[in-house]
Amino acid sequence: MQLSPLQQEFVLHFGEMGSRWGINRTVGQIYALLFLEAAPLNAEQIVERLGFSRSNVSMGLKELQAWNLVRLKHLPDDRRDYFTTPDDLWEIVRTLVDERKKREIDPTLSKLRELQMQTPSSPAEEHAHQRIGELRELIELLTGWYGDMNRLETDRLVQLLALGSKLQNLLGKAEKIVPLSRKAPDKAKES
Amino acid sequence: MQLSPLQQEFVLHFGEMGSRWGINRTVGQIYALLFLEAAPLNAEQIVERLGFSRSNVSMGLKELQAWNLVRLKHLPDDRRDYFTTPDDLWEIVRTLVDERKKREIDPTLSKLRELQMQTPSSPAEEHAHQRIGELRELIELLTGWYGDMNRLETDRLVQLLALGSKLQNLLGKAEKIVPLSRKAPDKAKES
DNA sequence: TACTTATTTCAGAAAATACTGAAATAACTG
DNA sequence: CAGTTATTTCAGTATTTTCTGAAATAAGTA
Repeated sequence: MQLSPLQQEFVLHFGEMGSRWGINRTVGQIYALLFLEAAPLNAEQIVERLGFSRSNVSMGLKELQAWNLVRLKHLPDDRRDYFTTPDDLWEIVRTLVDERKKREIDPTLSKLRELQMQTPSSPAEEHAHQRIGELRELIELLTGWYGDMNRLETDRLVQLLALGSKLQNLLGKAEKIVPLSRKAPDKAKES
Repeated sequence: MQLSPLQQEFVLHFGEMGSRWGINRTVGQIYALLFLEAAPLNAEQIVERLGFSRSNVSMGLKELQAWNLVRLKHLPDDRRDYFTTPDDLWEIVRTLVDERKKREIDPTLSKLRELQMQTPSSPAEEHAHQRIGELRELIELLTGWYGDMNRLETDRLVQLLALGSKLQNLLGKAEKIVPLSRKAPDKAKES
């Protein structure tokens, strides 16, 4: 591996981290490398820098393309494929989350809904049914919220995230103008 | 595997899903099983239901304990360990996120900060340095926000999530009372 | 067309991970 | 203490995943 120490450490770290997720080390390292490079790289250059076999790099790039995480570029008078990561980090984050949602959350949600169609036929099944319903609701809440956030422009999103806990206070104030809840405005246990 | 069809499908699905994350199939299935059961189970019961070897179940439970995802219970006059998942799903979600953060995000953040200490010594390193900084900032923003959210009581959190896109409008209104940004002292009128 | 270059596919090798049974440990009981 | 039961450890085996080199495909060029 012929990289500057900075690059090398970064690449190794993300290879390692990647493998804790479903992503394999090779793919993680390739992505980390592309992420740091100013200019697009072709497969051969990745081979040189990371020391994997050509075919391994080819498969890794294919995987990254399937995840929609790299952009394919072409240079004039050069028919090799060059790869980069998007300049905008938020675009990367959005893609990552979108793809994981598509691959993991959505199928799970379908499965849960499907399972909930079955009518429970014993106390044990009754409880399981109940539990599955709770899980489905929670996931629906989260994905619904994510959909809303995803629709925001990045600037707005960042603004909102930066607000963080201050939101609480703000909401309290806003509530005086536009009530948040339709349920009885109880003064129960709130301070 | 001797489970009702409902349980079985659920357990298999989560075994499958688990293995897309770093979690192995066995562990995923054990957790799914415990999640559905009304009462705590001991290791032997898990063996009966899932058909893994006793030692495999032992290791799986150990893993789940390390992730802080199961609760250990004891029945009177029975010295076997019984396991459950928390009744409150939000507790599970919080634990999952906390643990992943601790294992993946926090070390990454340290690494990025450490790498940023190095002074870049070439144009390529300069660019890499820059890129690492951007990534660090983004992660800091997200973890900061997460910390804020995590501090909220579940009721409040759910309320906030359910608001979703409505937040936008609300913020517009709130901004008139408490300016969100210091940079843009626009014509917001103080009430 | 034949030749060159870029990329992909894929069967098998290598490496990593998961799983098991047997033995060890631990924690109680009489 | 010896005996019983619950749990863990661990070396070896089985399974899965990753990686490679060689061959196939694809896409140009002369």
